[in-house]
Amino acid sequence: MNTRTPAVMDSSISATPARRRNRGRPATPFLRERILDSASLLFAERDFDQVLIDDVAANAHVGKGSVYRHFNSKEELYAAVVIAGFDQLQEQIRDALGGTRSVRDRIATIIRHALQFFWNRRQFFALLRDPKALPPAQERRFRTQREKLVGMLSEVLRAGAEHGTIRADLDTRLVAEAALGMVRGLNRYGREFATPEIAVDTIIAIFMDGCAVERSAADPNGETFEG
Amino acid sequence: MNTRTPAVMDSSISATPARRRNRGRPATPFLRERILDSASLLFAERDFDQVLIDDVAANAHVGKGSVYRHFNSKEELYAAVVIAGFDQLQEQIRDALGGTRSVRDRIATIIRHALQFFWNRRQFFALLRDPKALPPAQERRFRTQREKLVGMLSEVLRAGAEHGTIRADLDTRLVAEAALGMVRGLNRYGREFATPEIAVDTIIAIFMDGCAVERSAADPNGETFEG
Amino acid sequence: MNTRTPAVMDSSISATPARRRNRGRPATPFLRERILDSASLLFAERDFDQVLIDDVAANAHVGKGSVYRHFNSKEELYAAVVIAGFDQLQEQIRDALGGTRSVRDRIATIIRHALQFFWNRRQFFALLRDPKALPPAQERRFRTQREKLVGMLSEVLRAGAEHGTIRADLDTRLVAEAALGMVRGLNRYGREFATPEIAVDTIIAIFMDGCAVERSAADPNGETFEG
Amino acid sequence: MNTRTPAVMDSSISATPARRRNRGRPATPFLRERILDSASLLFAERDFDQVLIDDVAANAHVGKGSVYRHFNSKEELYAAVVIAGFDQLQEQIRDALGGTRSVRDRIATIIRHALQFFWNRRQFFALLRDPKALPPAQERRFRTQREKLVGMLSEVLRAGAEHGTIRADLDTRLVAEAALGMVRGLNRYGREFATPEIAVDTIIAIFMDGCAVERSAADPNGETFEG
DNA sequence: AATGAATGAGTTTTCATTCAT
DNA sequence: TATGAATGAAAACTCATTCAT
Repeated sequence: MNTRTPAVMDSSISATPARRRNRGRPATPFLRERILDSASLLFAERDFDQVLIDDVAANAHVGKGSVYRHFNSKEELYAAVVIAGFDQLQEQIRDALGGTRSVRDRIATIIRHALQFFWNRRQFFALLRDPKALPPAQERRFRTQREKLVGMLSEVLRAGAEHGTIRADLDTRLVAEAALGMVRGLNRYGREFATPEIAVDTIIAIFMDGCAVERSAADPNGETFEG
Repeated sequence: MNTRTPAVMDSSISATPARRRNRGRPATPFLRERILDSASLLFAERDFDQVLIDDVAANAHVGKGSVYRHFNSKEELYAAVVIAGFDQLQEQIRDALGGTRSVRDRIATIIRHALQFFWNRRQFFALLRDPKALPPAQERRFRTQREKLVGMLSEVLRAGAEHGTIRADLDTRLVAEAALGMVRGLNRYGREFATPEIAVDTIIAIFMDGCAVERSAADPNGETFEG
Repeated sequence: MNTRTPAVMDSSISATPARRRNRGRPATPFLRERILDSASLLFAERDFDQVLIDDVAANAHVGKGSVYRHFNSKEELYAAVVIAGFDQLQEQIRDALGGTRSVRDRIATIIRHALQFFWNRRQFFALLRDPKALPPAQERRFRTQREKLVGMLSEVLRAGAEHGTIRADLDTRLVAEAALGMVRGLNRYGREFATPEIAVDTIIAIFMDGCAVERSAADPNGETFEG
Repeated sequence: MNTRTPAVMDSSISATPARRRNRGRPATPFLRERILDSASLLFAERDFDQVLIDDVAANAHVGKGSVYRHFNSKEELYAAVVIAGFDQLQEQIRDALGGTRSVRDRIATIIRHALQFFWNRRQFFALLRDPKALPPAQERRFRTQREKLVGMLSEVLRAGAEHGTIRADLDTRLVAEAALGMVRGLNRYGREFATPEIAVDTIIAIFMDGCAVERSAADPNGETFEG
């Protein structure tokens, strides 16, 4: 597992113009990374409005102006943080998926890594709260990143359904979203009652086998209630 | 030295009789309700900080001062909105629970009503995002209200487990939170792909029976993964 | 000595139109007086901005609207309070002056009454602080009232000078203002160190005889220093 | 679990050497002074509440934010103005006192400088009006500053009494306050009738020798009036 | 006439962003 | 390029005044 990924792979979001070589003062190495790390830390633990650019700069031991040299706005910085985070998470999952054998295992792997990742990043989902506040370009990138994560789970489910391991009567996209919803729910409201490990086990247990002792007769047609 | 007598300390000088009702300008009917409705609408669709008291007032066709006449602060208004909402939801659920026969039905009822309720109140949970922003008294009321909802589901689960209908190897509190997490997940990210009805069916299907075609061998002991 | 003077003698400041007899509901007796007394009390102890119309109304056991029925604005109410106060003080002084025999005694009487009067009305002078904030009509009345007080002392001094008891080399107006300045100074800054009685004695001692043990040689020509 | 290493905690990675001087935008020269001057001017002629930070900023040709960059609050700005003023006045007095020979001269010097100083700072004392409005720390500094001024005069009086030049039957603190009261009185109400020079002469004449042509028989025991 | 509900203009302060070295 | 000083738009809240009975 890659323990330290360069924060952002895709520089199209960067405020700096295409590097002109050998002109003027060279950029201080890692300065962008330091800012991004500082912002990641702060955005992970506080709400968007509670994070001041001053804090980010101070925490990165960097001048405030430098933050704006590298990111056009606070929103863009936030976007970069989240995108980098999702990238990192996806890479972790991809790595871990390599060692799995069964569909069940793959599903559990994705859920486990997602929960572990967000457990210490309580505010990470927050950015998706009010997407209207974001410029459309960032908004699209956000959705894209999130959808890649959903897509990974969705794809595993689809393959499982095809393979006959996973029930085929439900929309895989919705199911994947439901799974991530459980992750988010316990991430936010389960912290006082459970360790992340217990939270993961609970989610996987529900997700795979459900809570009913006996399966619904109507199943797997999904006509489960109001019968 | 001021030898003047305090002018009026005894009300016998007053021309008005003891009855003090119906004096002054009568309260504009439903003014408080209009403010609350306006706030409900705005808080439901926007983030706390994105809702301006000016907007609330304008939207309610009411002076800004009136908002502060009826609610001491923005936080208090927010609290009133949410508490009223939770009260309404709980009442709905309690009513609906009366007509249920089985545990499965009761669970489905709670989930269905919760999802329906929040489907048009996307930002309703936002209030619990940054509890530090709220005065402790409100904070407690919020928690209490939310916990009542979680508690209803939790209690049904506990009864089901006792009764042998629901698996007993999981913490009911966590399971209830996971269910509400799914509700929230599809509420937020399932809107484009599903009707609320389909969302409800999907959640209940997963929650009761899980996604696996065959149940895990280790089940129902819950020690399913990663040894 | 008159212990309870009707608050305002001159009704031209009143907001109520000329009394139309036998039309509509009769005015509640003493309502205006109650408001004025309440305002006197509050303005005497707090700064203008710290006194809320709500406080005045509540303290008078009167509706807020009634305050505005009787006084067009907060400033006007303040003006009425101060004018009434000055009236009262002047009447007291006039009464007391009747029993005096010497110029010296008359001066002492004025100073003593002024200090006693303001000792419990710390904020009374405040209204003269920023006269620009007042409508010109009130402003003129203020000045007039104050000048009447200054005038009383000034007149006694002038008579004394004529009579040969008081030195004639100083402008009586300035001297009178200086005396009132001492009153104000000890009223504000002497409270913690002296009783009003001691304050009065100190002021009179200085005012009549000065602080020097031996009188200035240049005196009474007033060329007292830089010699 | 977050295995990422905290990005930068040691500054050895920094490109900038240890010397951290002269970095960033240099402070606009005299900007703080401009704000202070502007505030001095406005606070001198208007009441605290009548002075808006917007005015201070505009008057100083400075952004409003800059005012808050240099002073944490309106109160602090006020405090700075007054403290600076008192400091200036005291320094003037101390300098001038160096050239004096007699007690009489010293007293005159203090009075003259005080009056001259406040003549163009009409509202300077306003700050002490409602001490409760000020944070306790500032409040204490205010009192301290003012007391230093009173103390200077008080001390001269005490020395004079010891030396036999000044009557010893009065409390020097009260006498000093009375003198400053005269200064304040003529500063406020004598402007239309006298130049500052005449005002000073009048005050000193009264203060040293009193207004009576013949000294009170009871003097200097001070038990002059009303038995 | 008397009342108290309703109103909205006015002010401090914060903090993202710009700018001068 | 990097920095931190300078800026001003934005928003919650108060309270004098108005208004409907």
